[in-house]
Amino acid sequence: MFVPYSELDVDLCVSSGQVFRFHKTGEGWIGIDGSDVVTARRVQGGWEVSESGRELFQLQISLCDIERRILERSGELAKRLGRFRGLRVLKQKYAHETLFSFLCTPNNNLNRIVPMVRHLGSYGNEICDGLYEFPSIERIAEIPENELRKAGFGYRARTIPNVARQVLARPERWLTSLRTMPYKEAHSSLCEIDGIGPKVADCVCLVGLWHTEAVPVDTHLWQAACDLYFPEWKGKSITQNRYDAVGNLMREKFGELAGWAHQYLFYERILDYRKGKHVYSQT
DNA sequence: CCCACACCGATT
DNA sequence: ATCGGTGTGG
Repeated sequence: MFVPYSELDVDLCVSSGQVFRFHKTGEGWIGIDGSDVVTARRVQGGWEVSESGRELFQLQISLCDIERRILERSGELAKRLGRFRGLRVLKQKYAHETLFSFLCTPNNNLNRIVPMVRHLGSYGNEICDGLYEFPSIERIAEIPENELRKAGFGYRARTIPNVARQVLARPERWLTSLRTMPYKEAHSSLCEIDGIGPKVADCVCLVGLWHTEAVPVDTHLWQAACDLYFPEWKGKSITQNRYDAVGNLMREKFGELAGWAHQYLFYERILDYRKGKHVYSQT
């Protein structure tokens, strides 16, 4: 299906830290959602996206409409909406892929996260050349710690299979059942698992459980929030209370679109961060 | 309730 | 020393 640039920027979507297993091709991107191959290629005026990408990119939702609703609630994001037009919240089919992907992210950077998530993916069925369906929770639970350590997972080599075992100890379909309960309940249920903190839980809520009001507060969003809303907290650390305050304020301002709104603030910081590092390394 | 620290490992 | 957190301890 054809989607105009004003509605979709695949480059932004797949490099915004929501998914980690998309590969650049000559004309666009290829990746997996659930058991489906998703492709996107640049065409005149926009993107040609495979039918399988409709759900991942939420193409049935009008981005124009989302932008309008965000601006109606609060105008301060206007310039970011323009700067990052086409950025969308993604909606992954396998909640466990979202969960175990984001368990690779704490205290980490994209240069390590991407190979780590790809490594996890390689335990799944190969769908087509070099593209793997994400492995089952059962499969992840039985990966030996030293195997992941050898692959550079560090201490996450222990926590990842450990989280898998804790999920398996819960009722069948526990993780996906969190999709149909209120955001707050889903979030606190996730946090009960040893190894899942509030930040990872919010990432899973947003991308894997489709709770659009989830606001993951990492150091980048934290800084953006301090600049915009909590100047008195600049330079301070993120405590449990401040974490909640940021998310709650975003939800107060943007309602069920808080997760979408957060994405623009987050991406802006990430860009500045990457740019800063680049400039620094050139000097 | 807030802060300090360890944890892996790549980069500064 | 710093980092796209989390768990533990004071």
